[in-house]
Amino acid sequence: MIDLKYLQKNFDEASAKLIKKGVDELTLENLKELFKTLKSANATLEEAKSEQNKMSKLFGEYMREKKDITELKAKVNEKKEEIVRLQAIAREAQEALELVALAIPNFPDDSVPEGANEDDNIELKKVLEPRKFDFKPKEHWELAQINGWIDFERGVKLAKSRFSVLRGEAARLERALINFFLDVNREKGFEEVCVPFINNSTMLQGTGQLPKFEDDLFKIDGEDLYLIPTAEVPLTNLYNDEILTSKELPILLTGYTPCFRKEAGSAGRDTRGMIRQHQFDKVEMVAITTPQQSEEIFEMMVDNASEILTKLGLPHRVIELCGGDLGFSAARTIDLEVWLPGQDKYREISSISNTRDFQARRAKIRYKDGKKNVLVNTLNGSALAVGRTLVAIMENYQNEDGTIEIPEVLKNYM
RNA sequence: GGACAGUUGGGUGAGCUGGCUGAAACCACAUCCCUGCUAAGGAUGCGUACGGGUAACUGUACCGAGGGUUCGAAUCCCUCACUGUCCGCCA
Repeated sequence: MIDLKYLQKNFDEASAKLIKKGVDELTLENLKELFKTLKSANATLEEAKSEQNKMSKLFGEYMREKKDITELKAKVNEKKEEIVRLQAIAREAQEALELVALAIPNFPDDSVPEGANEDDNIELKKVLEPRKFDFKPKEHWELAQINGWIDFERGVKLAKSRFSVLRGEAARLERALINFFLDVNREKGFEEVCVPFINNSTMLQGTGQLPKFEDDLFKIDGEDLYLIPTAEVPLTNLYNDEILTSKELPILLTGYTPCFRKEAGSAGRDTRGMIRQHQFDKVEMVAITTPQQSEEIFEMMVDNASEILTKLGLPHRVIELCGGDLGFSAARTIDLEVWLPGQDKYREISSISNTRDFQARRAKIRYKDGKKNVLVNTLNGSALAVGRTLVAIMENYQNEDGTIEIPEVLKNYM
């Protein structure tokens, strides 16, 4: 949730920022009006209540002094009707505002480049030179077939399309990667946590998946529960509605979870292979920081994810997302894209975002700064997406006969 | 899933024969004082959210959530959620 007071006071500046992210000015104009309406509705309501409270307090006095209360009672009853009316108005204003406000994305940082979509993203650097093959590198699904690593058909049978089964060495490699990632993260100071893979709607709203992106989520029938689309949800919301002390910050968390996404709207994209699945494993980093710390921690998280790829010997590049490609909650995002020789392109394998206080405002995560309660900054990033790493290893470490080498650092984990 | 008990501020925990309780007390925390040496003593402050005010301060709401009764509810009633215990079931 954006800071509505800021929007109201610095409307032109705020709308300029949000336009960068593709929000039209009319929506913002509307939002500003709704906020104003709510404020005045609340003011009149509170005034009426104040009067009524004062009158009510008199009853105690009157009773003790044995005075006649019939007149007072009539007056209070009159006020009461007015309050009921004002209450309805205030509530309507509140609901109308929330409907719009919760659907407004975060402000991008000033440093975020202008741009409409991924074509306008900026490559910051490349790490590691892609290997030269003296044969035509295969795509991972061919390799999967040759090695018997991925059983796409039976995954579909068990669930539906976009589900798959890892077998044998691939299953072991998946597990090895998870352990390897968690270990590296822990060495960097992240506390390892193991969390529920199902969260309730309050938490999903806290991190921004709800209410706007409900279609992307798997919901548990008849319950107020959803399968998590990323560990960012449980990790960040670990501190939902809490007031932390400044001493505790920064809080660095890492956790492995499967992630469940409906992938609504990506029909036809990446249908082949396991680049885009309804269920995939991911090791996530989450940081809860003061506003002052968040920049430095952000850099650290990017470096960490990049280092992991480097340790695995996977060529990748670092991409700064432009305003138009930025996610809903993000103020700034850096993507890591790994080289896939079979596909002959770089593909996203990690996305590290600073949401500033956007999620904190929704999730009510604050810390005590002296006497004041201040919203924390929350950051999240993959380190890394496990399934895509597996794909990257398959394609980068393939031999001409389709067999696959295991990266050196993983040998202790297999 | 069934039965009973509970859910109060950062924590422990009173209040629950309805008004003077936004909430005692204790702990934690913050500032100051004393003392001097690492542990203790004293004073004051200290819930959250939103609004008004330069500020002191002040208004409204919140005692698990949502409804209801009442002029007035932490206190009474209803529904739901959660926690605990016993039973059932089970990794």
